[in-house]
Amino acid sequence: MLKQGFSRTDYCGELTERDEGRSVSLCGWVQRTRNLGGLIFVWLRDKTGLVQLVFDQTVCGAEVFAVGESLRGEYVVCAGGQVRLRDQAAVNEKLKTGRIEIFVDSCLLLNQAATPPIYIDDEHPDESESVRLKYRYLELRKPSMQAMLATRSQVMQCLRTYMFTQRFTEVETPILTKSTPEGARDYLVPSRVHPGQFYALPQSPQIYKQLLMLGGTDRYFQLARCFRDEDSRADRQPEFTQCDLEMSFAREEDIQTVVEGAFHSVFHSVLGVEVSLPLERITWKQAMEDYGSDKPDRRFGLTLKNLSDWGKDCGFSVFENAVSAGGSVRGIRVPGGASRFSRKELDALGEFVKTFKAKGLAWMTLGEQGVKSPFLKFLSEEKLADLKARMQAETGDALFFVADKNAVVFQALGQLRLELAKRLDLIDKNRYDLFWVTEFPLLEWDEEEQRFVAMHHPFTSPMDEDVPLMESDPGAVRAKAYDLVLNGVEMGSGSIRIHDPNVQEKMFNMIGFTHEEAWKRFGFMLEAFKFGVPPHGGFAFGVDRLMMILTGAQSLRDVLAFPKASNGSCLMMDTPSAVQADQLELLGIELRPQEK
RNA sequence: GGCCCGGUAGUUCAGUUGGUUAGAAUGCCAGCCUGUCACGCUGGAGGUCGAGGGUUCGAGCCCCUUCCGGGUCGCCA
Repeated sequence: MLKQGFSRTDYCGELTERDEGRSVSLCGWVQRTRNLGGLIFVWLRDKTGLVQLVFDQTVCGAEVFAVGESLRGEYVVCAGGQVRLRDQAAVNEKLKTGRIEIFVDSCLLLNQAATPPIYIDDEHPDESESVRLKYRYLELRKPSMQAMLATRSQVMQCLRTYMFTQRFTEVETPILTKSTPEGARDYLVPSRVHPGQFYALPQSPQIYKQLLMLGGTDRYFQLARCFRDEDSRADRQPEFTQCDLEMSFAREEDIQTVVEGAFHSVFHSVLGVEVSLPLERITWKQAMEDYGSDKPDRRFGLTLKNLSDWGKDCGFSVFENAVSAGGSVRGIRVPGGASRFSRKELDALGEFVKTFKAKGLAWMTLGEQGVKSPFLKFLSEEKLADLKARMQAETGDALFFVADKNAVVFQALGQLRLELAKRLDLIDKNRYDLFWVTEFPLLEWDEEEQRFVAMHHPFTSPMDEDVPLMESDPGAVRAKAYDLVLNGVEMGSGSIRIHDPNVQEKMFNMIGFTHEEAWKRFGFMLEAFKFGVPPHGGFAFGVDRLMMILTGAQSLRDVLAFPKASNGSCLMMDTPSAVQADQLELLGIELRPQEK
């Protein structure tokens, strides 16, 4: 019944009127059949698209016609026949190959198929995630998925070509590596040869690439798989791909220039969009002041205004107390927003900011009938006028305020800004806003551990002029660190690394490592750094997040061939999974009995 | 670890105040049909209402527990 032996001359979606009269042989899956009794139409699909096969008994004979009658959705066939132009009335403009069709004269049934659990097309709405992930291999047959894979491949190709022209050497660094004490949780891999000891999967090739600079590689890059055992999000998967690079004898601007070029190249070849270079640079401080975020979405306004000067004696104790405690009062003005928000929506926005630790959201509407606000009664006429002036507020506007510690104010208003833009549909989806955020703080204070931690990583160099502050005011030290932001998404980050052993020692001290601890954990690196380190720095950006923006995807799952579910499991292979007892035995691992 | 949303036919969904035999579309199967292209017409099959327990004369619907999927806060140097 199933026949062996087939050949292919063409792909389905690539046939055109110019192929008229040719005898072709096509391989693919049956998309749909329309059996009219004595005449059967079959859409055949491969990765290039669809073409219509015609089974006409007077052309193909009874035997082939019988094969045509037996075809069902997703059957695998190799069909031979002649390309013919369709009659004018029979042209299907919706189909790329709709001006032609194949009059079948042979048809090999290569395989049958069970009825698929999902629709293999882009017309039906997407099935639920659980079905899609379980039958991912079927979903990949959808044209949109094949287009995604093709785009992804094109991006990788484009990056490789560009990096090669910039004299970078692609080096593969180990996947079995060493657990790092700070940062994300590692995936651990037990060693059979060393029972009780573990490798870790890399969170990034950071240390290797710095050692490559020591190794004289000068310019390294890698399309590197990275792993982090943390809870996932729509834009975070446990494993992901970074374009990772490092350069010797390079200053910040040298690295930024290379990275900008890479983005220019990808946008040019994938989207046909010309990114204008050099990219704009804003400081971290400015980003926080204006947008409350170190990865601001600048495609819309609603910038933050610092009202601390006004708030310190405004009459409203909530604001006054926040300022006197060292925090701030900041506000967002929504032009014309007075009539846009019902009381219910204002309450909902209040709940929204509370998820970001703000104690509440103070609002004010400047309607035609006058000013409304829960805290209006505390303000003098003079203070109200001053507030309006500082907010540049006009009749019809809505104003929102948060007063708290700076970190809370920035996060709450930064997130509120995004939420407001979403609700008011302010984001221009056709715009690509790509820019640098520079001069990140070197350290940030960890409330839980009551110590400074490296904001980027402990090898990040402080800015030369701030080195003296390392002892006097660590929190104020700026780093030679920079992030690339695209449409409010952190695409990647990089830095100039420390290559002065004294500064490195100071850095370890500041984040609470003793000399001994530092040597225990990074001894091999400190040792290596004795042997002539070139000044160096680098960058890494997420290929998956870039893909999300290039394709307009809402989730990282939509740009990966085989994504994980939100709890890190694979619904298709059903993993992670238990292993056999003898495997554990070999590794010297004993499992704690599971509580039931 | 917390919070929110969801789970009903292969799929996408509806299901009223707790009340007869749980519906629709699509898909699937069978029959008819020589120009369809979301083919059409006729007929048919298809359900552990995620699971377990409880309340009730009676539960898809109410309560408790739990599993699964999604989002999110924490977390993500």
